[in-house]
Amino acid sequence: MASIKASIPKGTRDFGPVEMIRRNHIYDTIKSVFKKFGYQEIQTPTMENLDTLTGKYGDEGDKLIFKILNSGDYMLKADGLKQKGEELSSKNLLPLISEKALRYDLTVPFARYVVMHQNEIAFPFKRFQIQPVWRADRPQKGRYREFYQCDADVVGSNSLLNEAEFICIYDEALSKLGLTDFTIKINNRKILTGIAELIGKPSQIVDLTVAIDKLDKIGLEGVEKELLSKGFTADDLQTLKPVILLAGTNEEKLAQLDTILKTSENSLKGISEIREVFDYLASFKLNKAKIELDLTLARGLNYYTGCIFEVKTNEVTMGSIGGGGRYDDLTGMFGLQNLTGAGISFGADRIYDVLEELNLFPHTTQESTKVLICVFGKEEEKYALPLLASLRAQHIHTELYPFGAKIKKQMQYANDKNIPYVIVIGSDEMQSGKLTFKNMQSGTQDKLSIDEIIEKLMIS
RNA sequence: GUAGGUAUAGCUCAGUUGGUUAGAGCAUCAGAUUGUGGUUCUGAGGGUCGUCGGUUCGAGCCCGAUUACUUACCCCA
Repeated sequence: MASIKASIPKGTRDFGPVEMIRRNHIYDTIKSVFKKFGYQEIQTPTMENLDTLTGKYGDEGDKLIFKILNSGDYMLKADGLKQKGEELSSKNLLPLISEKALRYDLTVPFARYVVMHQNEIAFPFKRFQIQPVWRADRPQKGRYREFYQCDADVVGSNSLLNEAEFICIYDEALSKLGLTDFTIKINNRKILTGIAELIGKPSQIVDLTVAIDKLDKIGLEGVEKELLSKGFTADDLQTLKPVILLAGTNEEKLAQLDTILKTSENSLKGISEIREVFDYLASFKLNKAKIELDLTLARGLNYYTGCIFEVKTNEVTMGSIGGGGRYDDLTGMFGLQNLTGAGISFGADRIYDVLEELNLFPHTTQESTKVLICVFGKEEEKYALPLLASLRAQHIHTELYPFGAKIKKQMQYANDKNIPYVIVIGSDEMQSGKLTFKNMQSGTQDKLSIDEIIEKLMIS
């Protein structure tokens, strides 16, 4: 059989033992905070029905959904399409050849889950979920085609206490991971909606948000240029300008908005929601997080309706490492009306890259195995088996190097694997009952009885 | 979808205006050391220079195409 080059699809990665220790460190930290705030874990399937996912992420998002090809001979269906006289476009063909897709995020599958299990769920339902998601994007720095999200969402509670707690969760988890300078940006879609109404273009809310979201990247001029090209007028820009150029403390910004947007009912609602979140937050003590009201924060996903969040680290150059917000009608698409939800997501892979760049992973010389038993022959191997069992019975991570390799090779294995202790058993040891016990770090070794060895390993 | 960059040993990379048999470090294996790793020393294996074509007496190097990877844009975690 001809051999093929070993490779994996671009944007995907293998994770070795060291990486897994680090990744689990991130998951475990975030998970413990989620639990502390009363969130319970669920998982959903890797694939969803394609129609569950389409239409939830905007046009751009839909393009990035990985579709799964149906089994069977789909070419026949293409022929059927042709015979019916319909155009053989990928748009027409797609529903015929694909009805499943890989999940694109965790929020939409969660909404689907809530609808399907609504009779078993006690509301408000607080769930967290840590699973990979897939996007058919072009990979680049900090962007993968397979990556993990760590989501916490609550449905069935419109209290803004949830929003305030999300900020606490971000703060606690990221501080615990060792980040010392990061900003949680907050905004409210209702303010943006209000502005769109104010200038009489409520249907162009998406164009508006996408453009002003880029302010810090392309500057005011760039934003204006983009908006003009989308059909906004110079007058519109005049209305918009004081809002997106807002400066000062969060309190000052809110006070200014009160006057600027006093004619927009929607905007005022959004402003008061943000005030309420800040009021809740006043009772909590944050660790390292900076909270910033940012009117240019928009977020691409178009199901958000209330407060929205985004988290950025100020220590390295990296896209957002988390985001979320409130969505009032995500379950409505699946037939369950009037159920509000809100949630946040941690981008675990980006957080990994940040921690690595800042050298923030705990460098505990994580030893998987504590002691390796080396034997000289078949007899010794047999002699070692009861010892192996009793070490493990004491919960000491122990390996026996199977008979057949030179001692040198066995020692090298212990060294490569960072195993701190080695027991050597040869004919001398079997005769005397005193085994050679070597400390690999110091290089010293003694002849000790089995009980003495166990005792040493237990206390070290 | 748009625009750049890169492709040489398992890995990271040198390779002079285009000139004999393409190099280094790391890794691997063997020996110095037949009961001892990590340090040290000695040696060995490992390459259709991404692929196809062109220019040339001669191409790793120049030109064209192609593929893969990568960075940025769009968008996003």
